[in-house]
Amino acid sequence: MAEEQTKRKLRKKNARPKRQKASNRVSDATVKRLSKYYRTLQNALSAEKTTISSEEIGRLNGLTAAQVRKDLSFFGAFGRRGLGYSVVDLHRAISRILGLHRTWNVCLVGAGNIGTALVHFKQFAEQGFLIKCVFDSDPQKIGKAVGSLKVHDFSQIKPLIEEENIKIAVVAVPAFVAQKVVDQLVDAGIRAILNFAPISIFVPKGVAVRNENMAIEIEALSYALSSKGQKPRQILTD
Amino acid sequence: MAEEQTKRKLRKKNARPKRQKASNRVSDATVKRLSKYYRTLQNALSAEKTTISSEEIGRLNGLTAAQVRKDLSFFGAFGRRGLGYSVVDLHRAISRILGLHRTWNVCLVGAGNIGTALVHFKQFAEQGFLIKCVFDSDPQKIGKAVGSLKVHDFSQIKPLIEEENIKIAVVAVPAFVAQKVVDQLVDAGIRAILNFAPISIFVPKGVAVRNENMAIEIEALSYALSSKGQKPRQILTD
DNA sequence: ATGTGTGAATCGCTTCACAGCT
DNA sequence: AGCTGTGAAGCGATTCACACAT
Repeated sequence: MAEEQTKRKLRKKNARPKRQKASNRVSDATVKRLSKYYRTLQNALSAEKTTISSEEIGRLNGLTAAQVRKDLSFFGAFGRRGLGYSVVDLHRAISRILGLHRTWNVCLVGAGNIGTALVHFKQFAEQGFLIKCVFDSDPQKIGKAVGSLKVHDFSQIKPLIEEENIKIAVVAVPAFVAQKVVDQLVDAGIRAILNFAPISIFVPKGVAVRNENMAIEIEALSYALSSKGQKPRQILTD
Repeated sequence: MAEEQTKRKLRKKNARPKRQKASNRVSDATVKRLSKYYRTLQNALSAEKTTISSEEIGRLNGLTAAQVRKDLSFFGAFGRRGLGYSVVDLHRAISRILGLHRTWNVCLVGAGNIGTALVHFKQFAEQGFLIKCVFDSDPQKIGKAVGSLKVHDFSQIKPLIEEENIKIAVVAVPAFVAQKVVDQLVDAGIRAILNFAPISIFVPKGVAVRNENMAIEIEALSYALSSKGQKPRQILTD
């Protein structure tokens, strides 16, 4: 789930008893890999493969076979020893796990540069994520069309997402309004947010957040190039 | 003494996947957080704050103060005990660490829907990542303009990136050609790749890759909504 | 009194290795 | 034989807790 959940960090002075953290939840990393396996299986289906091994799934994704088997084992036993996995069955199983066996209505907040691109982003629709409405608060944009959708006033969010039964929102607004927008989304009934604003957003427990921060990723590349052959931990203080 | 050391490993597994002897490398997670701290400090600068504590940096990013201090400690001692960090100094220090004190020329491969949006994506330019040329292999796109840039034939990649001294490429092409494109980019001298194609790509050691996979992120939201209140690890086996 | 810097303890993810099924 | 499913080991990342600096 989200890395930006609201976190209550209590000062635990004398933690004598070992606190049972109840960490039987599946890790975030596992869920992301499941998405990769899912895509691998889609490709295997297209290639009319009937059977696939954990080794092959791993190789195609740069992972070990053990990792693949362990990930799947959190949800059940889908393979057959000595044979591998049925492509069709595993594909269906993962689609159920990820909730991709159905469609999800989605709304987009922010009809700017990124938002507009996302309306035309085919992969969302292909996996069943259907952008049903677009919101903005700029009067110049409200009423205009983005793709085949009309831009609505953000203040109309509540009735419109109720009407379309929307639980997932894509947020592509400037950083300085992101938290305010998110608060209103949660208040309107949104339960999951894909955040493109380059800032940490906070949501109540029970709401999921994923961040898509392109600036961070390219900065990691800059770091990789800058630190080539250097040892970290050198003194840079001036 | 124990005799077990002479035991032979008959099981010599062919461990093909990444054998990265991690050692004293700074973790990826640390680098990504550094980017967040950097943005936090930019905001603090705008707000004309002079000093900031690890507690505040952490709170603004949903992290513990200890995490912030530990991350920074990999690179040096930037703070002053009892006082916190100088906003200006820490900002400059992190920009040096991440390589953001300079500009980077970047090329974009794939003038489709996403690629076009990225040309107009302000955050890249603001952090010094300048898209200098755009490539595609579709004859219908070559020669046309994307923003203020002309789309070049991908086969011209080598001379053009040499001329502009480009080491970073943004790849926004369909999955089925992504690996081929990446191979040619590496061959042409690219050392860092931001990959938007929804597939794992493989590069030689010494080349950095970051993946930006929006479908994976939204699928994680679908999972979060689907698995609400359910226990994973339910018994499906007999 | 305040808040950093950092070993030590802890947590949790990944990999190993093998039992067990086909 | 071939390959999965899974406890246990291994190990990297996070958190704790406190000495130390201002």
